[in-house]
Amino acid sequence: MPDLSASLPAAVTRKDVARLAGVSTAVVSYVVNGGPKNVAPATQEKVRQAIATLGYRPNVTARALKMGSSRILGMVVPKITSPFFAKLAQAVEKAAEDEGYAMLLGDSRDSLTVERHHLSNFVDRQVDGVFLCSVLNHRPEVGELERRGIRTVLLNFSEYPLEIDAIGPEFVGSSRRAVEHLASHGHRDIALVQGLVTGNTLDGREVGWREALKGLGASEGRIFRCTFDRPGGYDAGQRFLALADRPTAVFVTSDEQAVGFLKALHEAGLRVPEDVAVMSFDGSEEAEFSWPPLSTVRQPVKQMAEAGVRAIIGSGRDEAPRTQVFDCELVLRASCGCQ
Amino acid sequence: MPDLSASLPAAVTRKDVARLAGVSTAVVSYVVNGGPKNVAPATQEKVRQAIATLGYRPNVTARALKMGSSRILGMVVPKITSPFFAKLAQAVEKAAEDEGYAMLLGDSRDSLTVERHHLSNFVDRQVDGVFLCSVLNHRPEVGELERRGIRTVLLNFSEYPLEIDAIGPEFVGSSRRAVEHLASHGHRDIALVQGLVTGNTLDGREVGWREALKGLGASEGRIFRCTFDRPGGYDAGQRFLALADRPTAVFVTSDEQAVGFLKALHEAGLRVPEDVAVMSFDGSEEAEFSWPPLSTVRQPVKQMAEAGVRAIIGSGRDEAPRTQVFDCELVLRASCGCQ
DNA sequence: CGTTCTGATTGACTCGAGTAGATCCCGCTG
DNA sequence: CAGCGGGATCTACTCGAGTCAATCAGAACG
Repeated sequence: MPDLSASLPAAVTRKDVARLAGVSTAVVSYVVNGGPKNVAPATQEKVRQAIATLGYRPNVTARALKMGSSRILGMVVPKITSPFFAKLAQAVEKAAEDEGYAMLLGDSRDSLTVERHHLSNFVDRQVDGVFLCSVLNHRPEVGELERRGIRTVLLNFSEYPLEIDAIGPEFVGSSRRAVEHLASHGHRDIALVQGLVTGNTLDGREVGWREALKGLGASEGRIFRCTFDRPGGYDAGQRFLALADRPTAVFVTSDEQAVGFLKALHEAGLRVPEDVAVMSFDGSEEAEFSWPPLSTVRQPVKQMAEAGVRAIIGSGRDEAPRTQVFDCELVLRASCGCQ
Repeated sequence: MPDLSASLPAAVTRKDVARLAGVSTAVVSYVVNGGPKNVAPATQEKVRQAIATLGYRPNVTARALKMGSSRILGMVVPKITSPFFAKLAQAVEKAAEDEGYAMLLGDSRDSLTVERHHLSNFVDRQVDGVFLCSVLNHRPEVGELERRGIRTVLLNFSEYPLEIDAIGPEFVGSSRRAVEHLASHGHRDIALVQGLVTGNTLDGREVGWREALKGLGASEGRIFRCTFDRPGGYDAGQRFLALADRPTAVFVTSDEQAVGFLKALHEAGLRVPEDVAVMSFDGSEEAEFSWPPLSTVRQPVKQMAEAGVRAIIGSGRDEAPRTQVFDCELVLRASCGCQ
């Protein structure tokens, strides 16, 4: 049927519906929200009819003002172009959507200043909760959020318990298992390509790698520190190649970095896994389609996102924040020597 | 200095500020917004002081209700995990942020139903504008948005002028140049890996490819249709490999697909570019770090995002919508035979 | 037939900020 | 000194929806 409504922003309000249905505005609300008072079936029908003919849609802004809840969640990521954070953002958005929430995305572009800006902006916009993937790997500054009573969940963090909710993979143990797997292929000199973390704590992946080496009785491994992205991994690869006595295997703290690292190896004509075996962390699609396909530690992104949404919208105001740690799965492909 | 404010959501309102400053609420508004009426310098100072001591932040929701503008833009992408859309989303978010707007992200996960859901949701949330990367490649259903006066910009679309704003790369000419470049390396049998488009129009990349082949007087090329992602490209690669008389070069409609295609070639032991030369479209970081590095058509993402924001917030209500087409740049790397 | 009870409905106030229109105060002019 | 102009300020209404207290209509009962 042809659309006959006006071309200007036709603002159909509760009042219009009430008038057409011949009831008061309160009744319209009761029908729309199914409460808090009952409405006689016949009246309900009249109201529904009016809503349908007018094409009434409640004004979410007005509701938000009245209820003090915007039904919007905010998410801050260091870089949405990182395959892992993209996957995480997708999962969070889906989980939020399933609960009727929309998601504001803030990309901090690896800058703490921008991260702070986004958080402060989210406060102003009265989001109901925030997912924070901080550029810091220690407790970020979320005082303002807490003060306003905005439930905040730290994602990709699980190092130690904090006074706020945190969700992350089991960094230490998963990394240890990854390194041990490399060792199972006969490697003893296993290096670490470690992303730079701006914080005073040790990254769990580094801890796991150390533990594994110690457990193997292997010599102390070498570390290549670089940024958490493809160019960083490439740069680490260059430094790796410059070594006279190269390690035979490498554990890389993210798929992205591993892809850059692989590029450096390819350029030098080294074969993977024959000359250098590689394992990485995250489990993004990127790892599956690199060459050779990367063995990696897969984070249960979907579960983490759902747990995050639950922590924000499903928990009472006074419920104590907690840190939830998720087990990861070793995905074995060609780069470590499997297959 | 220590924070002494209450731990409960301290809702400091305009009223509190007015009381402390000893003025009316209207004056507070005038000071905060710099108008529409003047306030005596001395009074301004008092108000500013009160705002500072109370830590007052205007309630954006209330303002949105009154003004009918949320200062939020919505963006819908088919898949945020696609490197190209991630880059685009990042650029749009940045451009929006620079203008004081926040961005709601909706991931439609390649589903038209979900896309519609997001759009309808954005309408309810009274966003001030929408960026739409539709899963359709023809005019999507944005009637509702238009009816509510929400300015909408179609991104990644430039095939033909529409009654709504559209922004996209110069698909046809850029693709023609890419294919001609492959030809310049001596190739005559150049295949196309074409993403599936749900619409009745021809994809500009396909048109450009055809034009180039015709211009070269080459025989009609072969087409491998597949989904617009890595697995799709891989699948196309499998079909390509099954051919008895394989083309010597391939033009792929996205970096993502090209990465999947490369994987198939690698598995079969074919060398790139010696056995098969490859060029793709988009210009994401993914292309730079694949092996071999992919020659690609780089879209000017930043400029397109900025133009998009301008189209939404900088244009008058009655300004006629227009299609803006952006020139792309050929980035030549190893996969085509350069270097 | 009057009273009481109960469920349906309504009027009116609220959320917090924008702003028009009314008011106030001061200094200047005739 | 009355009258006027004009800037500063305040009062009060508005945006659209949620919901409580009050009201109303009708049924049930004595």
